[in-house]
Amino acid sequence: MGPVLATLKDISQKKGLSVATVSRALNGFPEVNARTRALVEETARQLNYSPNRLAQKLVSGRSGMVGMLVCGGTDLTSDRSFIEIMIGLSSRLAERDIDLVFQVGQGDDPVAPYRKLIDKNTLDGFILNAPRVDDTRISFLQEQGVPFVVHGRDSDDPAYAFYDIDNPAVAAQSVQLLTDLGHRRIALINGDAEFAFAGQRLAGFRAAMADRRLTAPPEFIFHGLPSEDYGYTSALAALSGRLGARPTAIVCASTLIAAGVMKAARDLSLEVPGDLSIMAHDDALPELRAINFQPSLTVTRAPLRESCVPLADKLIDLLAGVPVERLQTTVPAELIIRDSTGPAPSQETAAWT
Amino acid sequence: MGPVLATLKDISQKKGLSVATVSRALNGFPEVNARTRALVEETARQLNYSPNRLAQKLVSGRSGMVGMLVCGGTDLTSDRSFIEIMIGLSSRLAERDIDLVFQVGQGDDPVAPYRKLIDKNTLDGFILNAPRVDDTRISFLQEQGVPFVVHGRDSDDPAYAFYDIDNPAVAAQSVQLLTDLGHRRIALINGDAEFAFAGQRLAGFRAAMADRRLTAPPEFIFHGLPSEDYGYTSALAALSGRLGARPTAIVCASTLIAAGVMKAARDLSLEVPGDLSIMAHDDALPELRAINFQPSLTVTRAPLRESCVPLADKLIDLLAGVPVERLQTTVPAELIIRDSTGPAPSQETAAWT
DNA sequence: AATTATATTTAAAACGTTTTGAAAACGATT
DNA sequence: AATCGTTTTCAAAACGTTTTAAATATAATT
Repeated sequence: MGPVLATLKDISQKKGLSVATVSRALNGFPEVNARTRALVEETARQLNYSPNRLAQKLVSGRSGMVGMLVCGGTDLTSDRSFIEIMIGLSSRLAERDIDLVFQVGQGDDPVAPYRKLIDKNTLDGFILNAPRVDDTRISFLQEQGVPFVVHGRDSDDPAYAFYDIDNPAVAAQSVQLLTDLGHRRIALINGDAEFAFAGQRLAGFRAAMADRRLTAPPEFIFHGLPSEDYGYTSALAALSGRLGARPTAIVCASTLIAAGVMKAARDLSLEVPGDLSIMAHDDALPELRAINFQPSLTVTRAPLRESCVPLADKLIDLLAGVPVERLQTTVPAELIIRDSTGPAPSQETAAWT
Repeated sequence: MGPVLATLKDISQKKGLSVATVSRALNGFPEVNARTRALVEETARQLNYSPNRLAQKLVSGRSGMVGMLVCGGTDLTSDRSFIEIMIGLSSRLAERDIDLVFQVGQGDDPVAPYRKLIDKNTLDGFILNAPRVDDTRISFLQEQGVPFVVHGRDSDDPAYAFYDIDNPAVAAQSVQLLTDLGHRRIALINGDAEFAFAGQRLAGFRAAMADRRLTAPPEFIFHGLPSEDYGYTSALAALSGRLGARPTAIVCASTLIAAGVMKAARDLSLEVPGDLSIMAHDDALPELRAINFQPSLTVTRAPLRESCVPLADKLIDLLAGVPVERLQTTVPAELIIRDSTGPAPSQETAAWT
């Protein structure tokens, strides 16, 4: 099966050298004569030599492969952010000549697939996505001593490599903008409470509100998996008046949620931003662009795609021995004010108690 | 790094056996004593032994890994069918203990990433998706002698393993239904002409039309990447009257396209199915369900997800040496008649010339 | 010309498995 | 007790690489 591949031995025999020197020449060791190196490199090119990664790993302990697993529980087909990350990561890893093993998790134990893959001894490390609160995968990998990098983080000051946006600040930015516009009753349609980022956003939201001596009652804090439908029904509930005085502004965890909220406002004949200001956090997924909303959507923006290169690079650095402390990055989001936010309606200035 | 893994040697030393017998015992060779086998299996379990796949491949030529590459050109984030297949495949392959290496193609040469991966000598085979007309990847893999399986096919009777729906029949079914309802002018909003399936659908469409002494002029055959927008603009053009007498029925390559067509019909105040019948082929992606259309959408249905298990199994069988001829499957689509198709308007019975 | 230092190259071991060919062990048969 | 046919086990080679330790070649110094 497959084409016949050249080996070090082939090169060494052809040129009457030992495999050792050939290996050294190709791996850039300093002690090999410039002329022999040139010779070796030339024949390697001729024979279309490419090192056998498996043989390399067997002796070096490195395979040049990393894994990314996702839990099968959630509806992946509609979770674009996961795909966005997959694509970005895969591209960057390919650029750096690392292969990505992808697996959707089987069964209910989130750790089991990791264990299985680790036992096969075939991967150098893992990339974790969408960490849960006290994520068991993370603690497992830590105790196994397997290198990994997380997109996001499950605690404030974790002991692992990560790339994350500053979620509390994201929420605080939103609160600041809206309170500056005079809003006092701000509802939050958050992500699912299972995910760590949602807790971080909520904490930032609460703190920023408290700074201004404001609160949002629990009825106006929603948690759920991001979908247009979830945004729609949550907004409908918040704006119905059933739960108390209705909010004059709504902060959404994603643009998809905001789309649902806008639909609800339309169905309730509320003007945006006249009667209701709407804003969202924007991952900048290509298919639902905040700027195309009617009215265009005010957002805190942090493109998911941009996180992929640094994330991949972090893992590579980690494998190269860079200490974890140097591989922890938190980035801010950009506040982009568009047309979906405006001054609070003048007659609606009473805060929630 | 990483946990300490037990090796064959560990087991053999612990029980005073040779690695050879331990290997044989675990691999179910017949010539090993039942008692030693039990002993070996027991200690393997104790030590949490798992064979090192790399070492295995090095000697056996099998790695237990397969690759799936996709071209980076198209907008993957919005191409749900690709994700659907990824998920289904990954699940099935994981069940059968095969790892999936995923890569999004770099650059403009579709073959280069395959070549690179083949040279690394790390994969047992490939899964190809969305074959193009005369797909260069296919001919490359064939001449390299690398095992692969295709979801779809690029010619009628190919010399490789594939799983495909009967595209000509799909188109013919649609034509049959619509002509039975009295339609004479049927437009086709097809997939992009670059893809093999689009050609197959078109051929089936033309043949079925010809059987009934009908044709659709080229202006009423559209080709494009499936999106709601593409469906909308194509339908608008077809229904404007600019291109000639407008169709009384439209066949769409996907439900997403049909969504755009329905929107166009609405904007033109055409009743569905009173003035216009609409049908589509339905891959049964979870997020855009034909039954939820207003009116519910008549479709030829062949769930993409269902293709994944047989596709994965075909590759595994292929690697196990099953001959290609036994690994070629064409399945029909199910015709589901709902509310978006009805009798042709009585005054619109003239065919196109 | 002998010694020493330095620059190159090499043979061999190692990684963890599978597999080949030979050697034990064991009854059963002479 | 020697022979034979099975059954079971073993030592060693192989896969393609990296790396250690030792050997050789070359240049520099006496």
